[in-house]
Amino acid sequence: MRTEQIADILDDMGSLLEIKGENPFKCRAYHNAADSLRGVVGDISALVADGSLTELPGIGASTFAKIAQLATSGHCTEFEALRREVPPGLLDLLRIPGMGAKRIKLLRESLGISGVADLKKAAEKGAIAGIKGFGAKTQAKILEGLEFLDKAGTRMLQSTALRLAEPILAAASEHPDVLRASICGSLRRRAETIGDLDILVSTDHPRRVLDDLADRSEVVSILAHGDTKLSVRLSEGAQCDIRAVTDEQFPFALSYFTGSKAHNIAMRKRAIALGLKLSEYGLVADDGTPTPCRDEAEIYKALGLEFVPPEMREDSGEFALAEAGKMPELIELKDLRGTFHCHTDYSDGANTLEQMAQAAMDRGWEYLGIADHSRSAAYAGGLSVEKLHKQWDEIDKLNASFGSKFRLFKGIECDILADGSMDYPDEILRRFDYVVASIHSSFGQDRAAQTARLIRAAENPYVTMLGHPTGRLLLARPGYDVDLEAVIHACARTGTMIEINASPYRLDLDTDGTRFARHCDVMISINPDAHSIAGLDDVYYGVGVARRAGLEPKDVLNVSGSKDILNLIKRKPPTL
DNA sequence: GCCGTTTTCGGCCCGACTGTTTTCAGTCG
Repeated sequence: MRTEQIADILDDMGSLLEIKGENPFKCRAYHNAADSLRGVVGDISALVADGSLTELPGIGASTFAKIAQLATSGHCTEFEALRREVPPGLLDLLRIPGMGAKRIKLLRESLGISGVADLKKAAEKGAIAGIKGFGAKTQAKILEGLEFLDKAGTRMLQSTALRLAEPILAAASEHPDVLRASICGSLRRRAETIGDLDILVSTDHPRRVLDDLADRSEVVSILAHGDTKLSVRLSEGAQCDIRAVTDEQFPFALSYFTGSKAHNIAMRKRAIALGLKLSEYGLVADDGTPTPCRDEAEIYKALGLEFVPPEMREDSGEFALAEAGKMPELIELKDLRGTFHCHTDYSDGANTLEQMAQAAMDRGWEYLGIADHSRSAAYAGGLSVEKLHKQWDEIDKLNASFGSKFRLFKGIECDILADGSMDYPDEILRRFDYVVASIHSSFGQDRAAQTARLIRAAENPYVTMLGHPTGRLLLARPGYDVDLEAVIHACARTGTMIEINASPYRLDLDTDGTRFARHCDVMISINPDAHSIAGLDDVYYGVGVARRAGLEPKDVLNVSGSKDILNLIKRKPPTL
């Protein structure tokens, strides 16, 4: 069983125990163990085999036994017993805003509710309002929450979150009473998908600011409105939490509301170990003496740490680095000098070669790699050999006109066919400056076949890099079943690079895959998969993934300038 | 259930907001 599945089961066990009414700290321990497990890069079977998994924080002998059973046999005796005891359908109720374990327990005991369908019936009948501790408002909220879950789903793409948050942030920043304003939460950490939006402001007049923001036209409904916290629903179902603090508190609140939760807990524990208390309002010694900090960096400094960039705040190894003064100098958007996976109107892109080149120059780039679809991708206007020649001629002409200031590279997004062979013969492939190899068909092959298929592609001497290596579409489609680590090992062995496909719909490689690729010394290319001029800017999201994975400029292909880049993309060593 | 630089027992992050109470429990982040 895969690590992620095991972590999910541990989370479910913790939640089922909560609903059962177990000691909350015992329940918490299951969630802690799940979080800890998710921090492991790659396969855990070796860590299970030699027992070293118990060295992870939060995993003791008892949890280890359960993980070991799950990892080796795929089932867990205690989990199965627990599911017989507590209806697993109750777990779905946790996703309803305002519903926690205690209320679910009460609903089960008083009305025999065992899942979403029961709850809906009871709420519609008006039976919820009669239970002690519940009332008419809670019942209405439950119905509203059920409806929301039904139509909205729970998470949104980072690009959606930015689009929704930016006008609110702008309004907050421009408000005359606001001193500082920032996005916080998972959007600031640049997580792959976003649950809700968090915005923090500092002001001496919190009520006035929150009242004004609550009145904005983007706000569809108000969920909570206090003196320092406003929680609203925006269009498209997104929830936005806005908090107001004083300017002295701002850095502490910024740190706190950026999270992650695991990172915050580790920060607080660290403060406690130093005889300090860290909260969203300040850093205070036991005798009440505050340690003022003007920004987040000063908070980290006060705790004996190097500044941790928001993207790395997941309690997945950043504290060891920050403590040792070895935080990576993370790659930044401005480090990119060009990019490699871009479509034009030769296949399914919206813009011409010349327009794309001009757009790249407008962004200060020195080169742009064109990679239209190959001939098998008929649905996307894949290029026949004849059309390839036409495109190459046009690129030659454009390059001649650019002189030394800019260069278009002749590439292709070449389909990896079902058997792992390429969509053009070698005599065509060799004529490209570089080749991005991607899967666009036969998604249903089993794990072994899909893995072998990608490895064969990596072994092709003309394949420069793999494109969107898992094929996933965020919130829409899981990737195909593939042993990504085996593929990354094959890339390391053959000198094949891998792209972070930076489209906000893909982010593929993901953070864990990128971290593993770096661990294996596989060069990463941050590619927008742009189908238009605007799509070029999606490299922003790819840089986010790279930063979350701890990548420095030296780990990324397209930080190299036009002088070196051709050698890098053509240098693939002969395969073994 | 996990954990230990005063601990192998007794803690485990903590404050805001809501709805239901009549002083507070539950949820959330």
